[in-house]
Amino acid sequence: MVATAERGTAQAIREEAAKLFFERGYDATSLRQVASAVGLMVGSLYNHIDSKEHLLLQIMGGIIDDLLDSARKAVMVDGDAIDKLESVLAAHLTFHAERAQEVFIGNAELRSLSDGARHVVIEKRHEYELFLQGLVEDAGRAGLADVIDAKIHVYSFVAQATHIASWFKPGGRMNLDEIVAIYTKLALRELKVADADARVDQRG
Amino acid sequence: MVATAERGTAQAIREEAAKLFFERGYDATSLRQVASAVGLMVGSLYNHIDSKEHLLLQIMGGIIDDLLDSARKAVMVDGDAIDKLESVLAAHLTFHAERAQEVFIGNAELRSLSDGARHVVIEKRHEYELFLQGLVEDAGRAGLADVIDAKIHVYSFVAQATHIASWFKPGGRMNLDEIVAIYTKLALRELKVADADARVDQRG
DNA sequence: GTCTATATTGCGATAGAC
DNA sequence: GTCTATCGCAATATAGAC
Repeated sequence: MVATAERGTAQAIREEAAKLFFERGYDATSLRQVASAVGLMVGSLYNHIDSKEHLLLQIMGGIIDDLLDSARKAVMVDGDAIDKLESVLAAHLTFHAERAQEVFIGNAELRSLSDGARHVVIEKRHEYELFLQGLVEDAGRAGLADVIDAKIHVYSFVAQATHIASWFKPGGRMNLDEIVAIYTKLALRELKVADADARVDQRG
Repeated sequence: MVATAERGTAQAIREEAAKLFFERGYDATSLRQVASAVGLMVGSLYNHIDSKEHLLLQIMGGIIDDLLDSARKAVMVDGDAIDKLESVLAAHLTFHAERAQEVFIGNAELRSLSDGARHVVIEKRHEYELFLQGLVEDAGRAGLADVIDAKIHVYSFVAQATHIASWFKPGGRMNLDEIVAIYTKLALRELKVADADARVDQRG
């Protein structure tokens, strides 16, 4: 695809690189392929990027911050601990589906980052997991959820959303709202929340 | 590590390659690193392997067959549809934890295979998923499970086990039996199986 | 079966003309 | 900001001596 004036060459490079990194992986993607997708020669890329790794970092960089922002916004909903958890889970699942390619890259290419950059990303992920864990513990303390192990419940939410990011494409058998509703029910069922299905159906 | 007479050079190459592919990824691992781990020079590897991709194929090749075998053996347990599902889930989770490195490689490096080999692997995964889906549907028809969507329930089981394979290491906070018990409870809870926790605790 | 040496290819990155 | 041309390097894979 050729860069248009609307999105700018640098942005076009990031988007095409994200597509290719998603499809083939970071190491298996050459900058010559990225350049070709944008409609440039290799050398011209370096007018817009510092290096290949920096390009990956740009792509991976914002996504966890965006995820945390989305969760902190979702938790501000009115209601009890389950209402808050439901709201955050819906945001969590929606985010992973809508930004599936970046999420997938963020998980698969952690190994491709140098040590410093990788630890920054891991630290942010941990912060996000602790945020979710707090919501699970709140629900347990309030007597609204039967918590087996808060960390494992969070792992479960993360695993489900990560998996969705690996297969979700718009226009499939179910639309995004249906998928979010089903997985939210699964999450509440895992916590033995009373009337889990009905709560989600009411909310949707 | 140097090859010992006990395991043979070819086997040592596969094991060391699996470790490196797991840690760094297939593309980021050079055959020089593999050779060095085994205690050989690069050229000598070719007395034992055909090519780098064939080495990957050898590593990925057997694992899905082994997984299917494990499931077909587990389903032969006596009992109702939930007993069978429980048994298969326990085998499923145990397998993913015990062979975490190969499982992780099998998922992460699908993209690194050429078209033909990749489709063989994908077809076998689909066969495995259909097997699990049948068990979920059986439990639903028997009135023992409240099935929302059989395919999504299977995706959930796959997602959880795949995630476990990315973090499980022996000697952590929980032992394998505890982890399997918790995740089996989560799975039965997702299906609203009556007395889910008690069933698992009895079984263990 | 191991080694050293090398063929060949493709990579990321740079230089300089336009 | 684009292009062509090229540098320096590391990759997979092979050849041939021991």
